[in-house]
Amino acid sequence: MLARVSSTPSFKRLPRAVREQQMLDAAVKVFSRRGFHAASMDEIAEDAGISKPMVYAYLGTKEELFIACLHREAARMMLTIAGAADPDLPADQRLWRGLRAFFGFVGAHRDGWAVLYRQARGSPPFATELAAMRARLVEVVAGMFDHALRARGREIAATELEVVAYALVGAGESLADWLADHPEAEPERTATRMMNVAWLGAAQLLDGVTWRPPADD
Amino acid sequence: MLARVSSTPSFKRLPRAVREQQMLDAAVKVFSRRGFHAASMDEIAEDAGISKPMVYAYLGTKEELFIACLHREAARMMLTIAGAADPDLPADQRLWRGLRAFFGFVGAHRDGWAVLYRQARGSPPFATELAAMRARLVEVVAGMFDHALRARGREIAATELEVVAYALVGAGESLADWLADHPEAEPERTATRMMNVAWLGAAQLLDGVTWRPPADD
Amino acid sequence: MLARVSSTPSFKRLPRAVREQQMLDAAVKVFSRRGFHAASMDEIAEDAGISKPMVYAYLGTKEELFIACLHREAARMMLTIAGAADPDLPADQRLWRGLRAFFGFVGAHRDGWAVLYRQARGSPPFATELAAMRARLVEVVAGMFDHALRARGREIAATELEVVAYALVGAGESLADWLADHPEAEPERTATRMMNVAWLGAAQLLDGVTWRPPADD
Amino acid sequence: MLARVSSTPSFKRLPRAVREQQMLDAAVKVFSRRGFHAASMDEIAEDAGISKPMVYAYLGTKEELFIACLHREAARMMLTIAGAADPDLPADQRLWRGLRAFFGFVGAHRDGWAVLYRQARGSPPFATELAAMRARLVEVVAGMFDHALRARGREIAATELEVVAYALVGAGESLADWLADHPEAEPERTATRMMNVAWLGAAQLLDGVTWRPPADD
DNA sequence: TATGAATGAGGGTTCATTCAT
DNA sequence: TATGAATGAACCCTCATTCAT
Repeated sequence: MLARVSSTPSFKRLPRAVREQQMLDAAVKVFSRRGFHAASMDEIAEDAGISKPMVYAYLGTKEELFIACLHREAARMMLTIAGAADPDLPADQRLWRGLRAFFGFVGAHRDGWAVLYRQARGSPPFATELAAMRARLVEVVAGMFDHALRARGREIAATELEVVAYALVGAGESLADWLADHPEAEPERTATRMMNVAWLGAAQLLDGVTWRPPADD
Repeated sequence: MLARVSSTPSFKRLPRAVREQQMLDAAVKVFSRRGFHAASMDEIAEDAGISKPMVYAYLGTKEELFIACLHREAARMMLTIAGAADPDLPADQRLWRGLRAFFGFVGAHRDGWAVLYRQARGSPPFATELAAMRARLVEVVAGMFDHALRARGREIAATELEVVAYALVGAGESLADWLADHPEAEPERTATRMMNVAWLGAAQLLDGVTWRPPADD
Repeated sequence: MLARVSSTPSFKRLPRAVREQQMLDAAVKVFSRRGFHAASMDEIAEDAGISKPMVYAYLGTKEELFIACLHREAARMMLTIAGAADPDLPADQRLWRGLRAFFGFVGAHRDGWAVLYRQARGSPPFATELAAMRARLVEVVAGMFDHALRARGREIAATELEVVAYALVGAGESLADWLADHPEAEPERTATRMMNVAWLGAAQLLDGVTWRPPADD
Repeated sequence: MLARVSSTPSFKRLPRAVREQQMLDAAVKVFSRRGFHAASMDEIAEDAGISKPMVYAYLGTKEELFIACLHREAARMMLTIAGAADPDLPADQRLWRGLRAFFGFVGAHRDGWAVLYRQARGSPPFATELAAMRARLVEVVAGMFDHALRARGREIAATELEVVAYALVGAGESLADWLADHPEAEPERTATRMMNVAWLGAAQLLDGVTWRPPADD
């Protein structure tokens, strides 16, 4: 009889919560490596060290699984950012801390970022999910501006504010992409660069300086 | 299930160039509506009013077809932007015209934009293609800055410049997305908003003003 | 996807016989609602308020479970019918009582009937089971006729008798189906109708009247 | 080089209509042999001498395929029966011809009958389809009765008529099942037997004879 | 007794892609 | 040029069934 020399101690039965995290880890990894459609549930399951039916049992459909990834990564990110902001600091300090936390997160979770902000953008079912998350970010940024403006006795229409915030968030995402693609780049320096783009203009806006299109054009 | 309907009375035998444009039109439409993977060659062929083998004969693989779309749309966009910039104008005027052209293009080709900048981001095979195109844009923006800096006898390290340009391009893309999603928004106003974000800060940078992280942090 | 809800506070440790009946109740319900294949052991277990392994421990395989349902329902039905017939009554009275009992049973156990006579018919493994049960019914009906015929000094070949009985049973099943689908219908009236179909012809046959195909045809 | 001695002349590309019939033939065969769920699209495709995607392309989903079978078989059957009935004949002659045609059809298409009247009964999605077809049959039978009654200056309530017809149809189906299971049985004799069950009672009903439940019961 | 955890196996469905006409 | 016919290859998903506790 062939002796079965098993080196691995035969994986035990783990409680649901643990397995779910393992699955999400694997899913984020595979989704980010292959893209949503090219990723196969087989690969995810294998990578999680579990059989496919378990994935379905715990996290549902491939689409639902992807959304679960989205949510987990987004929640983590928002938590990181929220933890860094101190409402009592002056506006630029708050922005700086927020950005540092943001880029720090992206640098530490390049996979998660890829899932979150690259894959989700394309396909209709996720675009809305992503839009919702980005909206939260936009709101935070817009809120910061509004706060700073009021502190200076100034005010800007809500839509206007939102659009500016939208642009800044976009700039941030873009740099985050850049960061995710440059493994050697330091998150903190990236944050500084972003401040140079965002704050210098913002400070002007806060002081009431605006740019207007040339009249004759 | 294939419906057994007789197709349109047939405008047969068009010259190749025309057919190819029809196909690309259809492809852009379908890709933008469904996303790359959810789009089926069947739907594209049908929408182009042509049979599937023709699509393969003229434009090749689904992937190649998508890339063909990318190229056509990118070329159109670059052409539009390039046509708007006059190298003799002052920096802010050039930026303003470029942005106006850019948002005008996006407003007029929302489908194309969606294919170009949303779908392509996710899946590895296209990400590189897209990156190349964006690099060209970044280069243009960075070039503008460099030009303006030199005119003022100043200089910034190339990487630094690139990163800032990257951020601005990101902000622009973000607003373009916003524009693509708000059919009622006016491209020109969006361009103005973008100027307020980009130029006010940029002008500072051009004047040598920089933001630095607090020392004690 | 498995919902993570805590189940009912648990009426644990019931004696086996009780549990088995609960399971059979649930099984009959689910089988009749979904059909054999569409029914899942999960749903049955949940509906019985018990975990799946218990179902397997007590009633075995899905197929065995279905057969157990068949048997229980058939036994109940035969018991009901047998309890209604009094061998000393004249033939039409016996038939009438039997039918009344039969339709009464169907009306009271529409689920069970559905399992018994609708699901089982289709799939090979159960068709034989069902055939056996129906054979018992046919035999009873044929027996009644034979008895009545002999009482009149007449006789019919066994096969002939069986076929006629078979037809009558089919008519009964058909009306039972009709009854199962019309919740407002009264079992007793259905039985009367069945008598009008069955007995009027039967009485003729008992009296030696037969129908013959036209010679020239 | 191995010569490829192919005896079959390599199946040609057949027009859609032909292939569809081949597929339906195969489907009816497999469905009747295995039952709906146990039947696999693979087996059907193979049996039809074609690849699976063609089945999907032409006839759609497994469910749709089954329904297509139902419809084809039902249409054939109704055509056969309708072709046999001559409205000018007396009632019993019409019934006789109809039944002979019916049992003849079942005898000649045992597979089709099995699909039609056995499989469909169980699962919800098909039960309705089947019910509709059976309703047409019931209507025909009821119509015949109504016609004969009016010819005798008599009348019965529509529901009453329908229920009786329902029972007769059930009896017919039951004998058809019996016939399908007894390969050696002759359809014509079965039809004669059915007449003995159906007509003798029916004739009584037509003459106004009815059975009533005993008053004291 | 009772159950959460786990899986092998298989089926339906879709799609990009290519012949043969 | 143009297309209907045809397919190989995957992939998602489900389910009956069994351990290990």
